Amino acid sequence: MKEENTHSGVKEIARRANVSIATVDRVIHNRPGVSEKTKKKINDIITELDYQPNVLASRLASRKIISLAVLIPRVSEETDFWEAPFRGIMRAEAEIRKYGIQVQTFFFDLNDKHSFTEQAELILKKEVQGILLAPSFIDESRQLIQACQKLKIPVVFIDSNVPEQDNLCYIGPHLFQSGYVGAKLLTYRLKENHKVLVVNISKETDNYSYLQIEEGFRSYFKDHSQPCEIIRVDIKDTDKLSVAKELTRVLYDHEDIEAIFVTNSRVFSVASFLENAGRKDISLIGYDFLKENIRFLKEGLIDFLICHKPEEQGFRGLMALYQTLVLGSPVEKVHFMPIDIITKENQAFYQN
Amino acid sequence: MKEENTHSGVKEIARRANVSIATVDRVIHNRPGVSEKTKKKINDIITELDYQPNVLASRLASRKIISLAVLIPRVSEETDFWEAPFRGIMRAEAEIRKYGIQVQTFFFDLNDKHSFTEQAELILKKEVQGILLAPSFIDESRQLIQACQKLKIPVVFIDSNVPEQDNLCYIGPHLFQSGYVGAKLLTYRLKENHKVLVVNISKETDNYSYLQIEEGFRSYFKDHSQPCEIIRVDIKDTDKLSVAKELTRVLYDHEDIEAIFVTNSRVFSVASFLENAGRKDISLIGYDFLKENIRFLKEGLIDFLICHKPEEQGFRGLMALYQTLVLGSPVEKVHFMPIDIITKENQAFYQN
DNA sequence: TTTAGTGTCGGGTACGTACCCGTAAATATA
DNA sequence: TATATTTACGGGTACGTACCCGACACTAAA
Repeated sequence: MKEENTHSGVKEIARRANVSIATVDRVIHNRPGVSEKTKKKINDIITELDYQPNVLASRLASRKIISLAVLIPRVSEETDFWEAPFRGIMRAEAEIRKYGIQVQTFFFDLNDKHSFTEQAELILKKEVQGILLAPSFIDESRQLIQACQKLKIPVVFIDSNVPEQDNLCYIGPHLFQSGYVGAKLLTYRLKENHKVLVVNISKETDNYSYLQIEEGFRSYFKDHSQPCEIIRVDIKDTDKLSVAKELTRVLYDHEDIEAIFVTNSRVFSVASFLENAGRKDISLIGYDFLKENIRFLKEGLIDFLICHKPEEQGFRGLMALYQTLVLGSPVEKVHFMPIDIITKENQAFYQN
Repeated sequence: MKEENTHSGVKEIARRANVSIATVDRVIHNRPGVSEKTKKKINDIITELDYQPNVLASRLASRKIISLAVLIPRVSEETDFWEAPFRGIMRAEAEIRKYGIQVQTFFFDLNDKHSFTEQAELILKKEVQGILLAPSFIDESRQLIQACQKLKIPVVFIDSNVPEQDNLCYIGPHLFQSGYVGAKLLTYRLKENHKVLVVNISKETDNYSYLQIEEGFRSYFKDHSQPCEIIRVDIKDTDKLSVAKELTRVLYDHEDIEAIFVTNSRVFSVASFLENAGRKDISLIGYDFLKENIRFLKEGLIDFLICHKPEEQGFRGLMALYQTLVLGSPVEKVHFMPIDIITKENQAFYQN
């Protein structure tokens, strides 16, 4: 039963091929200076032995440090959503730092496209070997990605995807299905008239993510042929006062609204409004495991939160770069996060 | 901006303390042969520099292999629940193998306490340095744990806990709260009379886990003072025929049952019965992301599945041992898994 | 005083890989 | 043919830590 760990390394390969370790090393790293004949012989032996390089020794011996860049939104005073991915990024960094990998994080302002471009240029100057990116601004992201493509720098997207763009992989939600789940959850609370309100609170005009969510949301009612009237309202000013004003107006125009679906993490401002307006009868669903949202969830003003594991997105994003650059193993192109349902009852144990 | 990676290792410590590397090493590993005076001097420098040993180099230099044992139920033809933890265990093993850690997995039969004891004794003979355990049989587990305590072998529990027992940590669900969530989900489907059935399908008589779940389940109704009649039935024979027979009887006795809550993963056999009996009007909630359960979830016979990330339990369980034995860093004593809610709509992206 | 023992410590090698540098042979050029 | 250049390869050292094998000083016993 004592299986000897006959872990054969480069030494064994060199012995079998009657060459030196250095030559084997050259073949492994595709460096020049080896005749075709010896190269083939060594490659055959590598295949035969199913040689797996020792990552520990490899990273220990290689003195060069790999440096990665992260470009994500700054945590604003309005919403602390990006705290979670950042936590995941730091966790991943701590794990791969010992392999000689350095991570530099750059922040941009979600209300300022220019800051994105600025930081992106800074990153390109740093000559990093990989980038983790939250492509919140589509056009600006495209520019950065194209620059990276020329420099052969792999880019990983988190949180939202940029369609038809060459990247290493996307790690984030399936937004359409997420909206679909939202609709389903909403129906648990619907009583009679089936009049629901979709609220999008965002400064961004061309909000691609929002459209996908709403599409999924509407699809659910279509698929189930529910006689459901869907009102929608766009709120461009994200402060609570503006939100309250808009909502007051909408609820006045449509007094029989039963439920509200908020397409992003700003559901807390709607909850706050409902609380003040004394409209606890209206069901409310929104996104993300934020402190403020959890508070309203506990108080019963929010019925469900949907969440896509933002921390894990950050973690996995960096790990994907590590996997490519250090281990050289392939990464799946699209990794959809689970669509988690959070209620008052299970929130205590949720893992962001 | 160029922060020099002044990563000071043992060499730097030795230089500062005017001793050799070997002496520093002796202090770090608490080995004898160092005078109190030098020991203190070195320890002070270690603290001052906040020395973090290089795991790579450490594991590379240390030729001794750490071996761990895993004791979990065998995947039976009745339920493939334990496939998931096993997957997580293998994933963790692949990750820590490069650090010279060997994992041996032992399986026992959930219907045979004797097989548990047998395998436990086998493990003790192997002289492993750590054990990952699914303590399905409480008394038998206690015996094993006490033996480990004497040998100073850390033990990690997954899936279920053994109360008042000294272990390294527990990684698994908060069963009470899980039942509580189950009750909440059930109420979404309840219409008028509020008569629900709790079904426990299990060969084990002293099922401690089950009791906790049911307690949580009942608590929900108590907390919300719902006028809810809860019928319960224990089914000791787990084959589909016996389940069908029992359920037929219960549904005959109580013809106005609106919903069924199954306390474990065998909800598929109830779903199968309801399908055959043409009782799609009854709501059904149960546990675990099994293939068969997913099938019924998709077909609409099961309304909700609750799941506690079994794969991650296995993964984290092994990693906890790694953390203790290799990194020497502390592990939190209890790590509750999230109580995930799975519906037809979000099941496609669930991560077990 | 010699000898054996004990308490402290340093030198040196190994782990598996990366990569610099040197060299001999083969080939090209004068 | 002599010299320069290229090709193909080996020797050796380093990465940061673990640990074996001694060396040396000092004390206690003979």
